Amino acid sequence: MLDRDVGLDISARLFWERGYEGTSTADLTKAMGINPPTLYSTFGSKEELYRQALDFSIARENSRRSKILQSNLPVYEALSLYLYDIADGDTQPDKPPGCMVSTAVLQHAEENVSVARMTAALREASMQTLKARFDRAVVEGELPVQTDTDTLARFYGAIIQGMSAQACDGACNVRLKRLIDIALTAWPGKLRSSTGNSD
Amino acid sequence: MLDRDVGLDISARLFWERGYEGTSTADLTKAMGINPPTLYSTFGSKEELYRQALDFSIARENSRRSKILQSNLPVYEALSLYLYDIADGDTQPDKPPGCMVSTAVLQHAEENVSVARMTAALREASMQTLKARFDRAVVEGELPVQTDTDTLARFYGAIIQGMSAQACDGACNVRLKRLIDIALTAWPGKLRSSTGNSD
DNA sequence: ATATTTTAATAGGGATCACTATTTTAATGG
DNA sequence: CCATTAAAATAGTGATCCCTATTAAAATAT
Repeated sequence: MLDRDVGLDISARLFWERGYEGTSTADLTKAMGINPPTLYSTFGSKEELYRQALDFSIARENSRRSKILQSNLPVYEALSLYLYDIADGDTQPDKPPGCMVSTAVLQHAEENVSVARMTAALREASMQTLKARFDRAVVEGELPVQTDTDTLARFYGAIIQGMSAQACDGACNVRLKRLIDIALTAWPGKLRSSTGNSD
Repeated sequence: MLDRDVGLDISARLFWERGYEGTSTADLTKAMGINPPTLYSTFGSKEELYRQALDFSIARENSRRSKILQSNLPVYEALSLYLYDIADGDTQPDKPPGCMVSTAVLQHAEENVSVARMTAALREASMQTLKARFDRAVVEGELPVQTDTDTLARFYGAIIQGMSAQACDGACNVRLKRLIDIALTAWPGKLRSSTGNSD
């Protein structure tokens, strides 16, 4: 018999490493140690399984990250910790590199439009979460009222996506964090040294 | 008969939109108006065709972009124009969104490792080009000698990758350029307004 | 015009794709 | 112990994957 959460965990890992189109149902059933009919009776279809595996994984990470973001830390501190946590997630030694959502299903066959739309919606949601935190910072006087919080969120969203891509290409933890340190110097009103060197 | 360059252009466009794994040889032969044996006699294999289509496309864009970068404009100006040019490339109305290289083959099936490695090498090369320009800026006194040019290049590389991802998700030209404007405020020694709003 | 070479099209090979109908096994109930 | 239900495995669906052997057409040569 198959424990549902164990199956989702195994599936998520496969999808994470190989992408939606790069993972076959044969890969999935083999890794879960089940037969094809069990996959379909338990999860519905490959697309449904992907959806559930993403939800499952996001739920696990989200509690810690949203705790960081929704804490009453100063917004700049919260953002820093948030980004560092993502850099750590991109480079876990026992997990596939990169982020499961940030750089998933960007290019895709016509038949997988719905899967692409779903992952895009997840990315948009996470940027809206970031924007909401920045809006709160405006309300609380931590950011100037005229701040373009939407663009600011999309800027750090781009950093998150870039980190995921570079992690996929083999970048290590400290390299990503050096990159974050530069991105943080773009924070509105931040004074910076003239070097750009974090050492 | 098939003109080689026309075939590469058509292939590049398909790979660009659907990715390597999302594009089948049947898609390619149909779009080029040829039969399968012609594809293999002309290009060798699907992987070889992808390689050649990438080279073909890169060669076309590279002359303009490397001209911007290697000009004797101040490095900050050159970088700005370079990034804007990429934003334009990510959002051409008659072309697929995003960049053909920046966010390609990040996740992949085991059997496509070599394709992934090739695209990763192209990304690394373009970041090295950026780093080389920054190193020149250090030599010419435009950047402090202690500048971490490698991280700076990878930071703007991340911006380029993030822009490509967001373009794939439907972001328009001006949205990407607003994002660039924030990224440019991270330039070493740059003073910024306290707003983050480019209007 | 016939023979030869070159080029293109058809047809198909072996494997794998996502997914199921059917059978077999196992568990439960009387 | 047998009948019935529930679970799991086998086997196989048609479609599509990348790629080629073979046949048909066209171009060149004698």
